[in-house]
Amino acid sequence: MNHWLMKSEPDVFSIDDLARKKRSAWDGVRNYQARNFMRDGMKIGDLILFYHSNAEPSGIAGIAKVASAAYPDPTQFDKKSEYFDPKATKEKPIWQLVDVEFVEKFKAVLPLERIKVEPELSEMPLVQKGTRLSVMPVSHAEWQTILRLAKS
DNA sequence: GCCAACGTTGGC
DNA sequence: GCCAACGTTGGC
Repeated sequence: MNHWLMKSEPDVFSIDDLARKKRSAWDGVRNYQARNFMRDGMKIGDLILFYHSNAEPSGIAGIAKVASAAYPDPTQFDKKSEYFDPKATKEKPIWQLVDVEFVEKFKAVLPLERIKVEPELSEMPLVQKGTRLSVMPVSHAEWQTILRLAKS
C-alpha cells in the first residue's frame, strides 16, 4: 500500500467537511504531476494525509483514504465551474480525480512548522523550497513519523 | 495582502 | 523550441 499527502484550503474544503460528507470527489487538481500521482499511483485503500494549506495553522489535519480508481474530473467540462478547462472534451478528458473517504481527524493539526524541523521529514516535497505540488507520495517511514508526532 | 517561486501560455 | 509575460500557489 502507498501513502499520500493531499493539500486543500480549509476555507474551500476542510477535514471537517470531509468528516461530514464521509466521502468526496477530490476535484479541481490542475497540475499534471499531481494528476499523474492520482491516475497512476493511487490504489483503493491507500491512506492519505489531509493537509490544510493557507490555514491557521497550516499543517496536517487528519487522515483520509482513496475510495475509487481515477476517473475524469467532471468540473473540467462544466462551463460554470472555476475549474472549467476549454481544452478538455468528454472524448479526451485532461484531468482525473479520485474519490476520498474520511478516516480520522487529528486532535490537533500537526503544524508545518513542526514538520519543517523534524530531520526524518526533511526529504518530503512538502518542505522543499519552491515545491507547490498538491498531491505527493509519502514514504512508509515518513508516514510513521508523522503519525507519531500527530498523536504525541 | 505581499510576494517569491513556479508552471503555463503564446508570440516569434 | 525559446523565453518573456502572465497567472497561481501558498507561506508568512
